[in-house]
Formats: sequence, structure tokens, C-alpha cells
Amino acid sequence: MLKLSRLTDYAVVALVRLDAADGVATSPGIAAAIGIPEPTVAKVLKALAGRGLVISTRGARGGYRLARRLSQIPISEVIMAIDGPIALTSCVDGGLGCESQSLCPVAGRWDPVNDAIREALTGITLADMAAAAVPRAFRLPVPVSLHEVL
Amino acid sequence: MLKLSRLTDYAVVALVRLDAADGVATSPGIAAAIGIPEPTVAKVLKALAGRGLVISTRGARGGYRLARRLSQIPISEVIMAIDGPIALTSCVDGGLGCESQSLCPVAGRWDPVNDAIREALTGITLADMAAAAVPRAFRLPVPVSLHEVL
DNA sequence: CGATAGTGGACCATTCAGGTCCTGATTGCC
DNA sequence: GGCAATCAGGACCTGAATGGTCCACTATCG
Repeated sequence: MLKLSRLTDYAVVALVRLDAADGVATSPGIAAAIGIPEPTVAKVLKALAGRGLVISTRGARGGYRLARRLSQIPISEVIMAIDGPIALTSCVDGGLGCESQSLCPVAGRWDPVNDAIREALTGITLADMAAAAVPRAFRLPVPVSLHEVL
Repeated sequence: MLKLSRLTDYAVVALVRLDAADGVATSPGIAAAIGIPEPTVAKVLKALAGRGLVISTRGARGGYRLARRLSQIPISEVIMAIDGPIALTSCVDGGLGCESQSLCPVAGRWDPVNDAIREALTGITLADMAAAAVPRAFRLPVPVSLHEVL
């Protein structure tokens, strides 16, 4: 349904969270704060680190911190970090699969669509997304109510 | 991967094809011309008809024909016809599922992103997609080469 | 030297889209 | 009036891929 993976959603949440904790935050810590299983958060952070969106510090007392300000991170980068390149069609990577290529009247016609989406996604930053989100009731002290994570 | 279903791709191909055949075209006919299994084409056409993008005529000598000109059909409508509403997140339709809603810092923050995409998609019509597609070697007489469909 | 934390990879399971088929309703033609 | 063609609307099955988990390894701090 033109939907992006849930992991990407997690990534956004994690990044916003990371911004709230100004210093360094560990993946277990973020997981607890967000209410998402730790291994999953770790996977997301790994991907983000790979794309240079967050900076990792290994070893004891290590953790992750934002590489840039939220306002400097377009949502498109997050999506590409988690979900890979932004391309709608299946026959983007030429080759087999599109046997009816000789019949296909819209051979590579999704390109303008892809470009339009990429552009739209680049114009929105994480700061935009975090801005109007639920007044401001969510800063650091978010107690994990019932579930007692960790 | 932010990818839309292959069905949507088929829909575009079918619609362009339908435009080439000015009059009425049957789903078996389109299937043969396009090189896509008939039941699948039928399913696509049905969805398209449901959204009013094509007009169906039942009975013998029936078939489908375009409801509007290609230039009047934004790609967003095709996507919505096949893939449903354009919404990236899973927690669009409020309710259960998002247990950590009380923790989620980006509650409904995908909205601007969704809007941006919708807008971008509405600006592109099928005519735009068909325009530059492979010169013009594809008009009505497209012989199904080897496979001998039907 | 040990505890903590990120790295990388393999791995399983659930979900869902793609695809097929069948039955019924409608209309034109002989 | 009956037959054939064609759309309509389901149920159903299968396979890929996403979400999620786990493990062994490395690095760094105290």
C-alpha cells in the first residue's frame, strides 16, 4: 500500500528521542524509553549509524548521538537508511523479470514519479515532524508506565 | 521499500493500452496485448472500474473504456484505486496496535509527509508517464511474439 | 581484567501481496 | 428464447519479505 516499513517509523521515533537526550544514549536505554524491543532498536540504530545519521561510540559508556540537528535531517535520508533507495517500481533495476519489456508501453516511466516523491520527501525534516507532535509533554522523563521494560 | 504493488504498475500499463485502443477493449484482449495473465488483468480492471477510472460494459461485446483522457488521470488516483489510500504509516487508522501511543513522540507526525507525497503524486498524470515512453513504437498492432497468448 | 556497549551475521516466523479459480449476473447475437 | 461472451465478486493458495530474535565478536572504560 505504498507504505514504508515499520522500522522506519521506529527510526524516526528513536532519532527524536536521541535529540531529547542531548548527550549520548544507549540502545537499551532508548528501547526502554520508547517501548520497543531492544534488539529491534539496535538494528535500527545500526542502520542509521551506517548512513552517518548517528554517531556511535563503542565500549563501556558508549552509545549513540545525533550526527546533525534534527532540522538538518530530511526524512528521505532516514527512509533510505532503513528501507533502501526510494524507487516505486519493481523493474527499476533492469534485467530479467520484465519479460514483457518489449511490450511495456511505460518502460521507465516511473522515473518522474520517483523523482517527485524523492523531492517531496527531501523537503521535510525530522524537526518538522517533531515540531507539532503532541504539545511538549514528552521530554526526557518518560516513565515506562506498566510494562516495566527491563 | 516504499514500493507500490506491482498491480499498480499493471494498472498503468493497462490504462495506457486502453487509451491506444480507442474504443472498447476486453480484459482478455488487454491481457494478451500486454503479456500479463488474464485473471490478474481482470482484477486490476475491476478495481479501476470501482474507482470510476474506467467504464465497464457487461455482456457480450462488452468491455472497458477510459472514463477520461489520460491527461486527466493523476497517478495518485490509480494508486488509490489499486493500493488503497496513500498513507505511509501503519498507525494511521487510530485504535489499537499502537500500544506505545502514550510514549510515541511523533504521534501523528507522518501527516505532513503523507500530504507531500499525495500532492507530488497528484501533479503527475498518466499522459506524462506515457509521453516520453519509448518513442511511439507501441500502438495497436503489437503482436505477441513467441508466447502465443490465448 | 571484567563489564558494558556497539558490530555483524545468521536465523525463524508471521504477514501479506500476487495470482488463480469458481460461481453468478448481465447483455448481445443467432 | 437460448447460447455465448464478458464483467462482478468472492474464496483460496502460495511464496517472498518484513519484523523480530539471537549469538559470537570486538572495542573501550574503569
